[in-house]
Amino acid sequence: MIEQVLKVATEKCLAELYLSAEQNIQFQKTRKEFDGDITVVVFPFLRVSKKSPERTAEEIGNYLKENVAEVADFNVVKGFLNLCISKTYWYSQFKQVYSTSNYGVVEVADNAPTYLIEYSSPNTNKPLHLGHIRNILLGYSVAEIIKASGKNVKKVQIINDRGIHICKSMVAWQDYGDGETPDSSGIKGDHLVGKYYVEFDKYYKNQIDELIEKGMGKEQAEQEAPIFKQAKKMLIQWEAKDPIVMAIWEKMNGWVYDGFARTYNRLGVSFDKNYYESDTYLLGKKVVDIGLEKSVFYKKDDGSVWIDLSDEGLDEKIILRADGTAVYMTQDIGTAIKRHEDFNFSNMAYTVGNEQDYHFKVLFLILDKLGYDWAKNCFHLSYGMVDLPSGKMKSREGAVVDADDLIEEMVSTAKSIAQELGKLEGMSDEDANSLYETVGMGALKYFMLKVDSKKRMLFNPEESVDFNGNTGPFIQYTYARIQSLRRKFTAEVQLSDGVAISDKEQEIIKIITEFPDLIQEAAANYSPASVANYTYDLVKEYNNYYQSTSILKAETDQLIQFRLALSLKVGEVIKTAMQLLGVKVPERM
RNA sequence: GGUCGCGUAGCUCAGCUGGAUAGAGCAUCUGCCUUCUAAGCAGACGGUCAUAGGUUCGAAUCCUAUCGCGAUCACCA
Repeated sequence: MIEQVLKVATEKCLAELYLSAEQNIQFQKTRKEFDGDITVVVFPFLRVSKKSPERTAEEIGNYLKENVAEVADFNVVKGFLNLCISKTYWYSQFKQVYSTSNYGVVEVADNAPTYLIEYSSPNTNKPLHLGHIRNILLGYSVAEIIKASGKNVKKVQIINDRGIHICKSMVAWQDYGDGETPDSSGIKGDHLVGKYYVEFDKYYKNQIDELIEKGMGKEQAEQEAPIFKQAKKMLIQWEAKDPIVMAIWEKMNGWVYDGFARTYNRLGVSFDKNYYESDTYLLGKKVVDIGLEKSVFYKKDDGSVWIDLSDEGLDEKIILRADGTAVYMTQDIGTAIKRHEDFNFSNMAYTVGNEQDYHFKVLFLILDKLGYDWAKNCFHLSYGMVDLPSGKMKSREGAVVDADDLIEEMVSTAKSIAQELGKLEGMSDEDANSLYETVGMGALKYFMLKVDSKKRMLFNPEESVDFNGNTGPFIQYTYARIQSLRRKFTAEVQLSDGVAISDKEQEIIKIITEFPDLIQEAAANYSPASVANYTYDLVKEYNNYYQSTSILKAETDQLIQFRLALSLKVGEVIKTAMQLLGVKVPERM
């Protein structure tokens, strides 16, 4: 790339003019307000040049102009040396880019390292909600970005399918459900099970109130409520593999999985392997023995097992209860090791909310202490909570935004806006419906992904259904418009040499040229937000260009062809970028 | 209390390993549809980058302290 050429030349220049051995010379994009393409800040060189900033910049500029073919001209503003790169260079860049297919995406080689990405990981007692949507979209797009940078990616989730919470739904369904099923009620499976989870809570509260009225203390009442005791009994029966309980458990979880599958499908995401906590909750116990052997863990008098992390500035952490049962941490250790046995991954990322930052810090540390060398390649893809205008989301208080409801709302909003604008006349119902889906989902996905993942974000269900500005539909719209070029100008685009390019066109070429770097960079810091904001910049620039020029104006054939080719290439990059984010782009809107 | 994260325009957010006059969108106001799709474009208005110090040629960015918000520090998951 040009920067490498400039770097070498500048180093040579400094050596010749000032006898300096400067190595780390930084280049940056020239700001829009100034002439030029690439800027060198000369302040750091004053020490060796012993001249004014202007003089120094002038001297370096002259040297580069004379010795580097690509440098057409330069100008100096205070200590900033702005280099103008020749149009010939940009044109040749474009020709190179134009001949590349699947632009910016690296093929996955057979021996590519495996990256395991965990995301979603729901409980089976209630449907997915807004928080899951952020998780799922983040995890999925990170997987796509890493895959595009040439890694072998495997997507997994761990489903929390056991424990007291699912027993609550089961008890409520058994006692009050009257045999209701998704088929008989028409309710989506996960919502049906969620309904009985809420029912349980209702009956539970009533029973607590009754007991308190009879003079029982609150805490005791919570323990003594018959329906709660029933749930606890069911959990014990489940652990003993009681056939009746297992049958209900399997049936109700099956409903939930059907429901989740429909939501995942609509979001366009998938998994290579599911892990179930009912399989993994006993894992990790054997690790306890290994840890004790290596003296990483120690046993207290009551029989419980601990690890002391106070040397690392953390606390003591329990690994095994005195009664010999595993805790969350133990399971996670066991599951991580199991996954490494299954996939032999080089890296693993967990997409989990930032309230578990501490947990993962400890987890990775323990794995490291146990001697697993891959522990240092484990990454917690941490993300902030999604707030609603009404305040924090609390599942108990019913203020959650249900994932399916939200998706439906986005799609129906897309529909009403499209109809209001009269965009879709002459389109079949089937095509129109699929477009509403694409646009509505595009709005939702882009909205969630453009915000830096580690930040807390605000989601306003009404205002966020926005189709103007920095949004998915705006980008989709630009792509669709570019596609109409392809339809209207059917002639083959044959690029020839010597086409003059305008400054605007040059701007777009510059952005396109950066795209492969962007994928690598985004993959390195797990950031869909950078892809999203970049895409918006490109689209904005294109719209700018589009407004300032007209391909239909009579110009030389060559120029028309070049502009057409440029547009199509912009479209391709937009499409690639949106694919990384998991957003579909429509052919027309 | 310890630890971690955040604080940028009225609102929602960008701002890369320190660089030039801190940027978008929404909202408000003004123009623009015989030239590829106006889900658009151009322009105006709007800022003491939480506060106070420090580091240096130069700080929204790095360091320290303070304030505010949040998370976490469970034999819960």
